[in-house]
Amino acid sequence: MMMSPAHRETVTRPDRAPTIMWFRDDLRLKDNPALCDAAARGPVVCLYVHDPAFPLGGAEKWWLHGALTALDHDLRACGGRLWIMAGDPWENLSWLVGQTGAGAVVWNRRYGPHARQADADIKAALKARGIDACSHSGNMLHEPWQVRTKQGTPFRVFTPWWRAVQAMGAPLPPLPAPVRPTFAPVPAAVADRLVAVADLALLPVRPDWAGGLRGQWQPGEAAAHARLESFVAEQVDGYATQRELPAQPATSGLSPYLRFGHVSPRQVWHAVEATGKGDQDTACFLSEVGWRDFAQSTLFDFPDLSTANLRREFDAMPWRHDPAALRAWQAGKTGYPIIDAGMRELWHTGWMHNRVRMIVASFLTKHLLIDWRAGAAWFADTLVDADAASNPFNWQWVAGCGLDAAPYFRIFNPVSQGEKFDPAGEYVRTWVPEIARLPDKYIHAPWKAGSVVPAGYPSPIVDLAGGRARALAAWKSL
DNA sequence: TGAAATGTTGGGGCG
DNA sequence: ACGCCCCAACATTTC
Repeated sequence: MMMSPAHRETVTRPDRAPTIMWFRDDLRLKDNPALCDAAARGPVVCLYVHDPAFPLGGAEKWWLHGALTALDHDLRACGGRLWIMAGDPWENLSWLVGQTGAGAVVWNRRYGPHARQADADIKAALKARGIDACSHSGNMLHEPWQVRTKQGTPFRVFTPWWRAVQAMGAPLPPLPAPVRPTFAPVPAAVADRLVAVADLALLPVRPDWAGGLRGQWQPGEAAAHARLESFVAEQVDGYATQRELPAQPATSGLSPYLRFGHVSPRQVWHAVEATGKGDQDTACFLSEVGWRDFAQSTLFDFPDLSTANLRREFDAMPWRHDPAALRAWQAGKTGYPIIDAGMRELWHTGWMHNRVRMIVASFLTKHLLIDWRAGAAWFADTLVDADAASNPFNWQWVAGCGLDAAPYFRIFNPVSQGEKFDPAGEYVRTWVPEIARLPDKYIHAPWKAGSVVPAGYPSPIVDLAGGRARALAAWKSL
């Protein structure tokens, strides 16, 4: 008796050529268009390639260890596993295609110049070998080329770009995780070449500085959704006003989960919309998600975002070479409490409140007149949410050399910013305990307290008025 | 998604 | 009663 086509499809599935799902910055099972594509084609190989051409910061490495562990765990829960390899992606992929007889490789797109070039080369090389290669949209609300001005050019200013995005209506609804996917077996020759997460040596040893990160973060898709759901249920009310206060747990904390793709921006968008609130708080939060997409789009359209001033007149900025000042900033020993609190929060937890990021970035690029790229490099090494687009984009925004940037002369005064956004000194006292006993009136300006200032807390490394005047003079010279 | 300098106004103390 | 000064409070301009 002949089997029906549908029945034959079902029983022959495991014999079909597998599809390689190449995970990169999309370490999730839900709302993963490439993974859904792979699962719909037949047996799946879930692959991660640790690629030395994309060096990670220390905090990112720590996160990635947990992220890969979680993804492998989630895959094993549905009968699969994560195949981890190290080295050049094309070398590994081409070898793996040969070993598994894979008929296709699929992935979700990246938007940085190096990543796009690598992906385009691999796609061409696969197709030249008769292997199907398919890229998907999984990491943005809309692809960069879908949001254009009437002239078809990239937007250069956030607000009209965001209006255009909103006029497009809802982004695609999130996909569920693949239902009962089949997984390709691991050939013996491949098993010998796969590595364990631990073999990637992502965790710090001697010293193990990651205690603060472990205390604060749980990488992985499950933790991402737990955080998203509790934020939407309990914290989004009041977000518009409370988010500016670093002592309040008012922000979403989703940035590293978005960075590694444990959750997609489209999932975030729909989770917020599903509340039906549509008020100022949800609009404010969604616009922050919008800034993330705008940074990705800017990187797509201006590929040298991370290395070159988008406003080229800043090429003549007389940045100072001052390693001692840079080290003091990095270590949180500038003598300005709000700066030092932020830099220590960063070092300890791999994260810093956004308001404080702006203040410390303004201080570095203006009062210290140090190149924003030095600040971006430090953030890239220490942030768990370090993002190839958002990090340089935000530095250029603060430094004034971005497209839609804050004007250079907008110089944050770390004392008045501290008094405005941490009025009771709660944030400073958490991260700069040696001055915790100072009264509120001196908590943001300890040098005014005279002999009461605890020994060991540094005097200000730069005079605010003098640093400000120097920055303005440098900017006027452009 | 500033800060500081400068300008203006108006109430109150005081000769 | 009046003018004058002082200065806080607010507004505008400049960087």
